[in-house]
Amino acid sequence: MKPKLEDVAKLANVSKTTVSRVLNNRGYLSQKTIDKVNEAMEILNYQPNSAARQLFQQKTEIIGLLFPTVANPFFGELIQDLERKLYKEGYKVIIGNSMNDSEKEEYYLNQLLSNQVDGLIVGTHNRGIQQYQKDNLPIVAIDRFMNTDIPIIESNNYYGGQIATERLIEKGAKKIVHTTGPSELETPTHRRMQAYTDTMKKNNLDPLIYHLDFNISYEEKNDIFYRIFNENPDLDGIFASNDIDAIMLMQIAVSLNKRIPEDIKVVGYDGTELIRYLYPNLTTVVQPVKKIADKALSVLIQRLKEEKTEQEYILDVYLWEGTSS
Amino acid sequence: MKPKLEDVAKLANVSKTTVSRVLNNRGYLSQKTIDKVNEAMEILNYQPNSAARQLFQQKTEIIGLLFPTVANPFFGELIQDLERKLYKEGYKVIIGNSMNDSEKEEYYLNQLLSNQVDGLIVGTHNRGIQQYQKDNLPIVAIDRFMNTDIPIIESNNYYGGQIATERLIEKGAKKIVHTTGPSELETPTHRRMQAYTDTMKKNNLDPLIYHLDFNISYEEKNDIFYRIFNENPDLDGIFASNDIDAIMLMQIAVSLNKRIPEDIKVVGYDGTELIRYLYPNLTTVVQPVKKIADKALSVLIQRLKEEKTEQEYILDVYLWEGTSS
DNA sequence: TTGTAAGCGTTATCAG
DNA sequence: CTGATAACGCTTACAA
Repeated sequence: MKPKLEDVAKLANVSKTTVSRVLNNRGYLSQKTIDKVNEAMEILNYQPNSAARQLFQQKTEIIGLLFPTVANPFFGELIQDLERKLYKEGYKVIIGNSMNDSEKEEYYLNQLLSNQVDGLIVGTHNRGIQQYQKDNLPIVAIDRFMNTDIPIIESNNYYGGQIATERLIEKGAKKIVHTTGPSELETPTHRRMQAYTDTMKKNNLDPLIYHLDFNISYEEKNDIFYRIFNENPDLDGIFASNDIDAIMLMQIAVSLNKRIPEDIKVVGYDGTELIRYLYPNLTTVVQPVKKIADKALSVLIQRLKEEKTEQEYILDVYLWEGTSS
Repeated sequence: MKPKLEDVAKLANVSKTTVSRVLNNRGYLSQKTIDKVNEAMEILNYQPNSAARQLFQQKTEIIGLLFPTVANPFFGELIQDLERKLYKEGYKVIIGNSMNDSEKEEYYLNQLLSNQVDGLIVGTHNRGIQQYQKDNLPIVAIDRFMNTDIPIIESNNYYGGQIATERLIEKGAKKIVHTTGPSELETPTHRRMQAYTDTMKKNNLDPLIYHLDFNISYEEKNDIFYRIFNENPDLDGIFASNDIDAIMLMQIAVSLNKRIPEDIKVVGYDGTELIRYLYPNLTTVVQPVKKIADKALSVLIQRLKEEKTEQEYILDVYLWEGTSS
């Protein structure tokens, strides 16, 4: 059906080898032959079969990206940036959104590791991943703790949690709630939570933490957030583990006739470009998305070249000072 | 390096054929052989080589997704949903974010059409795509006009533009600005723009349109938006072609001490779940993201099965009535 | 400067 | 129930 090298060769009256040479600009070729072959390719609308190429070359020029979701602006911007940079380096990306579903994560891992990708950038907390790195497929982890020798790029989560909590306390909040991910998982949010707890205690305040499942709907989340206000009528501070949650909580606070920041002070986390333009008033801890992407890419490329890399890279965060606290 | 079928075969003292059979559950096999082979696979940590499989089977189980960006919530949610549904059908996705850069689009098309994908869902307005469908690779377009026989899934853009404009007029706005994409490109926003223009004229109002390039930064966009206010001090209505722009414009309006909706009424477009939770007050035209994804998928699957499909599918939109107008 | 032939790792056919 | 062999489409030694 689809034309192959051989068809081009026949039409141009040359051998497959010659066509291949033209295709890849390799070896000596007369201009006449080159033109002839190119013409034949044009006519047949020839596209090389990449499976065949991959089989021979043992590489795909594809990098797998494994993240929980693409719909959250933090991951959205990160993935966007990674894709752009990988494109510039000649790679395409295959994306798996695990939604923190470990079955799905495992499926993707198995698929992607079947020689489908030349490397992997993971932003999920998959444990099963450990068994695979033996095959020395280059892998880089973003913002996820995994006790293997996979290099990790992360922002300073403890410091982020600390400045967020301190900000609220400085501004006079006493009853401060922290919302975060599920407690069972080893995610970077744990360090933020730890920093929150430490900072609260240091200031003789009681930590109050709400754990939310990752993959609940906006609607369910909304319900839980309402409950937080109901259960804590004297609430005057919120440190949310991401900006979406922070803003949703603010919306609810406003609908309950609370004033921000007078009655309730809020700090979010992530500080994506999108949110900084949509909600410039939100005080939030800004993660350096572009730098994270840069670093992940450069480390991955080092690994692809079989160069040695560090085990951990920690990038700075800073506080975007809005008026929400 | 990596173990292959042959290595497993040797270790298990059987032929490659047998191993392949075990791998694919095909044909009659004694339990003893099955166990033996599985054990050998375990030991070697064997992963089948997908390039070889693809070469033989002539398919990849990969669908290409070609969209302008993943960082905008509309595309983010759409892509998220497509990925989830495709995963359920056994497909992986390869993503290209063209950023409306036609060179990049073409590169991706060439790559993806080299037998790298079994099908394509495009949300970019690529013209070059026309030449390819000859190879009858199944393609579905989302919300993009392309005068070929590629099936198109879109929401009712004209109606959306109409109800948005009517809303503003009903609420008393007279000097209404519409922001939209570049004028050269044939995008769905054109129909919204056309509806805006028609509706304005029908009400004896002057249309006033600002065209914005797709791939400008938030910063540049912000500057342009400020200019809109400077150039139109008597502005009292805004119909933005997406919610991000609508909200950015609202932020600026507020910073200029305009009240919303008293001084300026605003209507956005897209109505993603994210925005409806973050900015429930924004009046906006809601596109049925999930239905679009559903339809795109089912049409693509029909095409994959070589079944006939309609040429165009138009889905309903509705107005989310916030307090911004 | 061009061509022949072997091989990449898998699967299907056909024979036993 | 199991095995030898050809084929998928391409690239690269090696030969001419």
